[in-house]
Amino acid sequence: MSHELPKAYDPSVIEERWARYWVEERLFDVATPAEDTQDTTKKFTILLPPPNVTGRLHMGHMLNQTEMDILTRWRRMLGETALWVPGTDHAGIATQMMVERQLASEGSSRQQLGREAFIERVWDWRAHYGGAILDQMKRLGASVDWSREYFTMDERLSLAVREAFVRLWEQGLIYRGAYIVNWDPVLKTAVSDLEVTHEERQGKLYHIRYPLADGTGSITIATTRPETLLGDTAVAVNPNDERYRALIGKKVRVPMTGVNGGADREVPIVADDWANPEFGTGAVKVTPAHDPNDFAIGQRHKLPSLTILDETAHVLLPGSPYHGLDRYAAREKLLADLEAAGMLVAVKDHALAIALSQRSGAVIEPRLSDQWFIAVNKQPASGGNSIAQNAIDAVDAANGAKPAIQFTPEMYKKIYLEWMTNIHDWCISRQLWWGHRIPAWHCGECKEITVARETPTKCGKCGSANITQETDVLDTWFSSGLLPFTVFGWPQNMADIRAFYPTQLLVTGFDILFFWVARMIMLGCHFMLDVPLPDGSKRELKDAVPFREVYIHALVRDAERQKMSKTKGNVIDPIEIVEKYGTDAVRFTLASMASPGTDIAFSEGRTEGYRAFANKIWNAARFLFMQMDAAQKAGYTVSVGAPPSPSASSSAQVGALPETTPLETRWMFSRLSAVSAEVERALAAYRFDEAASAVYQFFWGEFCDWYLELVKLRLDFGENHTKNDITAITLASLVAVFESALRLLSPFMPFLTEEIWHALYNNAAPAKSIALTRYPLAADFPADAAADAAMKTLQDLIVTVRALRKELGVPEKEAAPIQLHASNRVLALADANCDMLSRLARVQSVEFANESLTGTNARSTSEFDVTIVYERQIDVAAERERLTKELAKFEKGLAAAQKQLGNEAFMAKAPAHIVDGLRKQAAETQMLYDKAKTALEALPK
RNA sequence: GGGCGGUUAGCUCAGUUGGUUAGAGCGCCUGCCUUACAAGCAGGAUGUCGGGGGUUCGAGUCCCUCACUGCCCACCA
Repeated sequence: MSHELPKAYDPSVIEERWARYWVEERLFDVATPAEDTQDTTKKFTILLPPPNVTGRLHMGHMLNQTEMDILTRWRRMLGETALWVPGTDHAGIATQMMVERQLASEGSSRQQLGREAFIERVWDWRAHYGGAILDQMKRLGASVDWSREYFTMDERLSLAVREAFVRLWEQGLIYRGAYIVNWDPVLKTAVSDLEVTHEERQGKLYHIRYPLADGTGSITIATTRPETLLGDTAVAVNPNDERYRALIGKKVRVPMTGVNGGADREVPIVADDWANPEFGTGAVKVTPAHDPNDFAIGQRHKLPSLTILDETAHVLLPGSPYHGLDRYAAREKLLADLEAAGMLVAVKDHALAIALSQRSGAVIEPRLSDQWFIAVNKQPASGGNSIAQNAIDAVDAANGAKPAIQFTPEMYKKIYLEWMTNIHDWCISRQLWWGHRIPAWHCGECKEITVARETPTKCGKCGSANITQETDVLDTWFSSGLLPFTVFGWPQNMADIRAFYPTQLLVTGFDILFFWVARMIMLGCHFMLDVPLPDGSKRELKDAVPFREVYIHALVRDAERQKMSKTKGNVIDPIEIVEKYGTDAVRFTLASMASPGTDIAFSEGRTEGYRAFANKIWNAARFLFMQMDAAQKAGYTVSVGAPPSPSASSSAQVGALPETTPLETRWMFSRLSAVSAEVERALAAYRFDEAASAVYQFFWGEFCDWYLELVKLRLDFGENHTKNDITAITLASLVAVFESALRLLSPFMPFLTEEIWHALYNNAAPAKSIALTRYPLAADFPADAAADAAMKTLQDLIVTVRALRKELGVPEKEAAPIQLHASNRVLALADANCDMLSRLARVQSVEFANESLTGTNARSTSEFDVTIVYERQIDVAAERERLTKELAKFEKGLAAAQKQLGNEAFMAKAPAHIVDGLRKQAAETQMLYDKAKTALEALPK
C-alpha cells in the first residue's frame, strides 16, 4: 500500500513540519545574480513592511503576509525570481517604552541606568523577545528569504542611515532650529504631525479681561488654554476690526504674571490678520512659545517667546505662584484667581479638537524647542527637484503619462497626492535614547554644528576639541523610509541594488500610507536618482522609485465590524485561530474576503467553511490514492508525471487528448484551462477574493461534485474488470488534473498542498517543494467548447431529474425510468451518456418521446422536457403552488421582454446581439410558460 | 471646516466599461450514514439592490438630492 495519508485531516500535524522544512531547506533564498551573466529572468522583489520588534502578530499582519505570500509564491511558480525580504523595525518610541516599563517594574528607570547602559538593556530585550513576531511569521509559512533578514538598527543599516543624513545635510536639506513642535509631555519628546490624533472634546472658552497699562480701560480676550497666558507676549486684534482699532499699539497688563510679587507683564496690542473678529471677542492672546499660530504672529511682529511650561508640562516660571504646578492644576488656580480678581468675564462651552499623542495618549503641548527638520520643499544645493516634488512626479506623471508608481485601489493616489502637495517640513528628531543617534556635534566654543560620517575630534569650524554629540535620535520612519535601497546594500555594496531595485510591489495598510509609503517614495526617489543604472546610464525617476506598484489593503475588523483593539478586548489572535482551524483555512478566509477597498469583518464561520474546504481536498486525495492503488492491483501502471518546472517554456503540459477520451475528462481539462486563466487574471489585478473563489468553485463544485463522481464510472476495478483504454486514460487524466489542481491551490493553501503533493509522489517528488514547480497556465490544458456545452446540458438534465425525483418522492436508492423530449443533439447526448444519468440521477432507462411532455411528473427547460415514470402521486397543492409561482415569474419576464421588444426606440438603438438575445429568451420563456400553464391546468382540482 | 468610502438575501460580501429575468459562502428548511469526505451528499426557500428625483431604448451600475454609517485630513484662539 502506497500513498500514506491519514484518514483525518489534521492541520496541526502537517503545518509545523512543513513550516520548518521550508526554512531549513532555504527554499526561498535568492542569491545575488552574477553580474557578468545576462540574466533576463523577470524579478519580483517585495519588501515585508517590517513589524515593530516589540510587536505580536495580529490579523492585519496575517492579512498582509497572506497577500504577499500568495503573490510571491505565484510569481515564483511563474518562473520569476521572487525575492521577499523580511526584517524588523527598531521602533524607537514603542521599544523604549516597553523597556522603560520593564525597568519601572524593577523599581529602576532609564535615567538611573544612564544612556549607555539603557541601550545595552534594550539590545538584551531585543535578543530575548525581538524574534517573536518573525517566528510567528515562519509558522504562517511566509515564503521569504530568511538569509536576508535585517533589523533597522543593524550596523550595516545604521551606517546607511548616517550616510543618508549626512548627504541631506550637505545638500542643505536638513536644518536645525527652534520651532513649535508637537510635544508629548509624558514621553518627553517631540513627535511628528502624523503621530498626533485629534479628538473632539467638550471644552470651555474663557473670556479674560486684560487691563490697559495706561489705566484707560481693558480688552477682553478669549482662550481655551488660559494657563498659557503666563507666556503671553502680546494681544492681537484684526486691523479691520473697528472695535479695537484705537487700541492698536497700546499696552496691556497680562494678569497674574507678576513674579516675586512684582507687577504684571506689559505686552503690546498688535494688529494681525490672524485675529478673527467673528470668533470669541475678536481679540486673541499671543503665546509664541506654546502655540504654532502665535509663534507665527510672534515672528511677524518680532515678539519675544516665553517658554513657561517645562518638558513635563509643569509651569516653569520661578517666583510665580504657579511655578511647578501641572498645566491643569495651574489652569484651575489661575481661573480661581482671575475670578477673584474680577478678570474672568465669561466661560462658554466650546467644542474643540484636542491633540493627543498616538503613542502615550497624552495631550500634546505645542512647545518651542530645538529640533531637526528635513526641508522637503527645498531644492538641493546641487540642483534638481525638491524631495516633495519628486515624490509627486513619481505618482502623478506629467501629460497623463503612465506614472512610475501605481496605486491599487486608485483612490489612494489622490489621498497621497493631496498630502504630498500640502506637506510641511518633516521633524526628524526625537528626544529618545533608543534609535539612530543624529551624527552631529555641537561645539562648546563657537556653537557651530559639525555633521560627519566619522566621529570628529574637533569642531569643523573653530577646531575646538570641546565638542559633544547631539543627544537626539532620528524618527524611526527616517530609517524605515530608506529600506528599499538600504536592505540591498546601499551605499557600500551595490550588486543587489543593480539586481533588485526598484522593488516591484509594496503591500500594506493605509494606516502607514503617510508614515512609511510616502517617506519611502520621498527618500527613494531622492537618493536613487544619484545612482546610475546597471548599464551606467543616468537613472530617471521611473527607475528611482522604491517600488512600481502599491497595493493598499483593507483593515481587518471583528465580526461586528468593530476595529480590533486591546481596550475593547475584541482582538482576534491569529495564532489562536490558526491553531484551531489551520493556517491554510485562515489564509483562505483572508484571501477570499480581501476585496480591495472594503474592510474585512473577520468571522470564524467563514474560516470553518474553509477548513471544510481543506478537508474536502484532503479526502479527494484519499479517494484518488485509493483509485491509484486499486488500479495498480488491477495491473495498470500508475505513474504521476512531473509538472513543468517554473522556468520551462510555455509549451502545453497536456496536449491533444486521445480519440477515446470520455466527455467528462475533456470537459475537466477544459475547465482547468479556464480556471487557470481566471486565477491569473484575478491575481494580476490583486483580486484575491475572485482568485480564491475561482479555485474553490473549481475544486469543490466541478472537480469533486462532478468529475470525481463521473470517473467512478470508468474506474470500477471490481472482479469483472478487464483492462481497457478508457480506464487507463481516465486514470492518467484524473491524476494529472488533481496534481495540477494542487499547484493551482498551493499559493493559497501551501501546507495542505505540499503535504498531499509529496504523498502523491510517494515522497519521491520531482521537486523539493510544490512551490518550486510551475503554476498551471490556461495554455497547459486543451480547451474544448463542445465538451463544455455537452456537459452543461447533461448537468442540467441530471439536476432536473434529481429535483423531480425529490418532488415525486422517489426513494433515494430506487432507480426510475425517464422520458425525454428534446432536439436530436440532446437525445444523442443522453443516449451516449446514459451511464452518467444512471450514476448521478439514478435513471433506470431513457425513453425518447416525440411529443412535448407536460403534466405532473414533467419538468421543462429550454433544451428538453423530461418526465419520470413513477406511479406515486405528487402533492397537488405543493405542485400547484410551485407552478403558480413559476408562471408568475415567467409572466413577469415575458411582460418585460415584450415591452422592450415593442419599444421602437429600443429596437432602433439597442445593439443587434442584445435584441437577438432578448428575442431568443422571450421565445424560451413563452415556451416554458405554455408548458407550465398546461401542467397547472392538468392538475386535479 | 474640507475630502473620501459604504448602504445589494437572516449574516458576511461579489456584481468589471450601463445590456437579456441580480450572485456566492455561511445560516435556514427537507431528505439521505450512496464504501473520498456527516467538516459530507442531494434538493429547496429567500431580495420593492438605503429613500426620492433625473439621464437613457435600457440603471444595482451614470448624474442630482436626502438619510444613515465608517474613515482620512485640518495651526482658528
